[in-house]
Amino acid sequence: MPELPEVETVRRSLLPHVLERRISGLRLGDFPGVLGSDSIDQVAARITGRRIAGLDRRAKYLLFGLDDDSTVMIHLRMTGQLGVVPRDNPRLRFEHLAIELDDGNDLRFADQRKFGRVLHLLPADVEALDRRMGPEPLSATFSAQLLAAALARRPGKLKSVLLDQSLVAGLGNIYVDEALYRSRLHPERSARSLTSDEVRRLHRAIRAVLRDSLDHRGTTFSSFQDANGEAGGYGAALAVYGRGGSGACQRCGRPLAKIIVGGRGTHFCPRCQRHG
DNA sequence: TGTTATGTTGCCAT
DNA sequence: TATGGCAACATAAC
Repeated sequence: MPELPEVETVRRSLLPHVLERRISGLRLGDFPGVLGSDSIDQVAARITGRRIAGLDRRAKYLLFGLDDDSTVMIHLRMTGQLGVVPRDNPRLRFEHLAIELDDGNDLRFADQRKFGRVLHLLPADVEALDRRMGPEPLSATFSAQLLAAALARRPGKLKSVLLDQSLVAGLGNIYVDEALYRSRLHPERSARSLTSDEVRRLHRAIRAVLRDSLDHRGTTFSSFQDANGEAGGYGAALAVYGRGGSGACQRCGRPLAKIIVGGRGTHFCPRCQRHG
C-alpha cells in the first residue's frame, strides 16, 4: 500500500523517535534476505555506533542519513511496516530486523510478504537512486510543462506511464486511479495524446490528491500503519479506488468499472473518463 | 478447497 | 533501449 503519502506519513511519525539516536546493534529475524545480499555482520560492522543525523524521503524510499554520510535505505514495498518499541517488547509477527537504538528502544521492520528491503548505502548509491527517480510531484520543479514533456516522450497507456517512477516519483496504483478520475482522463488513453489543457488538469489532480491524502495521513486499505501503529484516514475519501464494480460515480451516479491495465487493477468511471 | 487478487519493483525476454 | 509480463511471498476473499 505505501505510496508517497503513506511513506511520508511513516517518515513524519518516525522522525522524533530516531533523530539523533545512535545505533547500538542489529538483530535479524528468520529472513536474512531483508538485507539484500549483505550479511548481518557486514551491515552491523558498518552502522553500529553511527548517529542518525536525518530522515528523508525520496519517492517511496525512506533514507536514514548517518553521521558518516552513509544511508540506511528502507523500502516498504507492499506490506512493510516500521515501528519504534522498547527493546524487551516481544517480536512482531513477520519481524525481519530490529535496529537497536541507544535510548533502549528498537526500530523494528516487519513485512508479511518479504518484498521490503533494508539496505546500507554509500553516497554514490543514494545519488544513483536519486538520478533514476523522476521529480517529486509536490515539489516546485514538477510543473505542468515538465509533465507534458515527459508524457510526450512515452508511447504507452497513461496509467502505465504514470506508474513509472522515473517519470514522476511516488505515485502507485491508488493515487494514479484517483488522479485520473479527478482529471476525467481514461486510464488507457495514449500518454502522448493529451492536449496541454488535459495535462494541466492531470498535473493539478496529481498534486491535489497527494496533498489531500497527506492531510489524512495516507490511506489504509489493508495493512498500512504509521510508526505509532495508527491507520491512515484517507480511505473513506477515495473516489474510485476499490470501488469499481460496486460503487457509483460521485459525479454522474453511474456504476464505476474495474479493468486490468498493464497488469494492474484499474478503477474508473466509464462515462466521466472517456477516451476522446 | 482451489483459484484469484493484493499496494511495488526489478529482472527477463522480446 | 524500451516495454510488457512476471516473479518475489503470504494471506484473504470468493
